[in-house]
Amino acid sequence: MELFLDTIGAINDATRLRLLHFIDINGEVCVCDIENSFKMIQSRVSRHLKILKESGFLKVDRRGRWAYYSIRDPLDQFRQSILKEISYLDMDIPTLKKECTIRRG
Amino acid sequence: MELFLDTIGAINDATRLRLLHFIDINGEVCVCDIENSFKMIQSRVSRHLKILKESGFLKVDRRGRWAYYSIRDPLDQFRQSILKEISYLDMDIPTLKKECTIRRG
DNA sequence: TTTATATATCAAGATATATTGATATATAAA
DNA sequence: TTTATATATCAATATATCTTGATATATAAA
Repeated sequence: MELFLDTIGAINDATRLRLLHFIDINGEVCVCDIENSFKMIQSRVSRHLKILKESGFLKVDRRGRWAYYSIRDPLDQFRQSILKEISYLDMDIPTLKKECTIRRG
Repeated sequence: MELFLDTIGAINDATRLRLLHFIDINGEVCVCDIENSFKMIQSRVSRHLKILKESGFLKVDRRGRWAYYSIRDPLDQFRQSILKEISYLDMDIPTLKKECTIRRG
């Protein structure tokens, strides 16, 4: 029940729907990529990613000073069906901008 | 996007999850059945049912002085998958009590 | 080491949602 | 008609969530 409400609560927010779909489309991205692409302040991005992670949609991989977020894999049927439903929505999703100060491979 | 958030918002509440599952199990019930079964005040029940109706989960059939709520049929795949997921949850669901003042068939 | 970058978290204010009690409306029984 | 029942809705309060700006921590470059 609590985990279910965490899962539902995580997608009950327009910002997080956009972030989730953005990551679904682009694969692994770091927090500063999202900051730049969405033009959102860092604390806001970080908080939303945390909620998406703790509700089972995302995983993090910390490499160097960056935290790379991507869709958790494997993903259970229910969350998959949610991602599919989100993909049908008419949302304004920015293109990925890789403008973090120092270039990476 | 708005309809999706309405749908998600509707199930982002423990009370509505219980009501929805209760109706899923028992079929058509009226507001006073729910009041009696859940021991909740009428305005609260009525408000939650409205939210579940407007988000596409329930339909109402008004007969006489009663409003009978039931799962909307046909129900799309996504809402069906949500109902299925809710059915797996460990929730405290009361038994249906038909104690409205005047008996019906 | 010092400094800058990347990220996380906290506290405060703003916004949204839930609960209650009161009131309105409609139907049916007396 | 009058009265009671069933339901819906409103206004006030309580509670939860979001956003921002400030601060903390960790890594890496200078």
